[in-house]
Amino acid sequence: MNPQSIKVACSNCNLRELCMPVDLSAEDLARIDALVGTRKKIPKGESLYLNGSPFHALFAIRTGFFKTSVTLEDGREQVTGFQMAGEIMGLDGIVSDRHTCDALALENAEVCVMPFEKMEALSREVNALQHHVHKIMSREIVREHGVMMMLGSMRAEERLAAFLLNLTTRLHARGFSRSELVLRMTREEIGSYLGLKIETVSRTFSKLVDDGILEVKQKNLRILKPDALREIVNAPAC
Amino acid sequence: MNPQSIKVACSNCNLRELCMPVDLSAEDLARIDALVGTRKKIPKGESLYLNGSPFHALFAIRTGFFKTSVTLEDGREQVTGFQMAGEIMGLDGIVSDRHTCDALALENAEVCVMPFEKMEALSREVNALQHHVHKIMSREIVREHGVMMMLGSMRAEERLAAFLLNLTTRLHARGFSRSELVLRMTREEIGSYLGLKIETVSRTFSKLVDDGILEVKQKNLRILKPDALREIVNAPAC
DNA sequence: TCGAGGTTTTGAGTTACATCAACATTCGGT
DNA sequence: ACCGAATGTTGATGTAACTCAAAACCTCGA
Repeated sequence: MNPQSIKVACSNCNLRELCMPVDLSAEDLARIDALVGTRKKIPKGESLYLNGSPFHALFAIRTGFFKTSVTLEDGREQVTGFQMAGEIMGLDGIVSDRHTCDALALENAEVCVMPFEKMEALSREVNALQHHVHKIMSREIVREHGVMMMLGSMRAEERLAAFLLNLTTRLHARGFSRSELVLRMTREEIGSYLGLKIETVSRTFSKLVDDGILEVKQKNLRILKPDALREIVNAPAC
Repeated sequence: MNPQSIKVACSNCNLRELCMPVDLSAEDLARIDALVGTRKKIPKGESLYLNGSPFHALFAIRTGFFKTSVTLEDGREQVTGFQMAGEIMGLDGIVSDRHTCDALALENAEVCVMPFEKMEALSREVNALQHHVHKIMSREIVREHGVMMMLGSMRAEERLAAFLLNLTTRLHARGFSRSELVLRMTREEIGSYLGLKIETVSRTFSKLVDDGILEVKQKNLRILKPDALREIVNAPAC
């Protein structure tokens, strides 16, 4: 067993508890190691998949940061999500055997390629994996409900606050600070995700800075008053 | 075998091709009949499930019409979807074993209750069912991408046009007219779904009527120029 | 049949966000 | 290290959608 092969196994991956079921027997764990056929590196700015490209696998992010987006015929782009280490991408492709959105690396990234046929086969034998796949998809559905709430019912400041809280929560689950973060996406991409124009995003950041809630230095953010952010999210217009 | 039990079987259900895989062997079809434990009637105005209630089953709509919605602490409601015969509800509950949205019947309805444990067990044995479940969840994710696009990037008239086209497409797949439909939801519920206030929904309807695209008599709609609706959706601001 | 409550429409005025524009800053390639 | 392009900020102005208000209309139970 060479060092290379050690590194590829889920059983040795520090992200395992994020993308795989936690309650696996040693035996099942060994079988799940076989899921990840290959690893793939995606340089910053390149795509993991594009709308229309054939679906054959799900991807678990090992390192890096992605955005997914759908595009209207006239070119309007809607960012549908940002994905980070331990999260699963590609679920949109299952229904039609083609991907229906674009997935772009916002920084150099590496993903584990999990051929979906293999996943389905193994799911039939490892109940925990089967249920895990269902939960991952359900979680994505619930996440999108939250986005719909944000886009349909919240004002700009609420949307940005919700976005920042969501980011820090996910980063904290990965061992990062709860209060400091580095944005991997541009203001424009944030705006697209939040249904706002870049100027509004910029102004809303500035307002949060003025209110002493946030420190902004470029893409580096420091949250000074997380509670104030939380208040903004669930306290309405005022 | 009494008439009642004939009626309960998926194998005899005229909605089967909507909620079940199509390429089943006779044997598999028989096994899938066992999925639907019970039927449940939900009178208009009552809930199929509520946010926080325990998840134990998915529901296939036999008759009737539902809305699903999430609610913010301050009472703001966001309608996340409208569901009709042949569609599957309850996917949001899988991830946490609790439902995370409300499902309300907009008219008297009847659903097939499919205990999720049974579904998982049978999915392990019937590959077509397994893949079907995955496709249903993937389809919901993709649908929500479309809603995000609508809420984040479209103007009021585009949103309403997209909404009407989506409704008629789904109704047509169920054998209804492509041009005439009866709305099951209020203007307010449409507004919530589209991220618009009721007055804006009403005004936008009126504009489509003025433009000769639509006839509106209460909740009865007749689409006079479906192509004009399609143009509105993918032609931008103008 | 009536009337009370809910729903929808329309008008007038307001506002949150978009647009347009100018400038500042950062990034990436040579 | 430099320079052009991309990205971000801020101000002035515009507008689509919101809010408030009133009236029309429908529903349904007594």
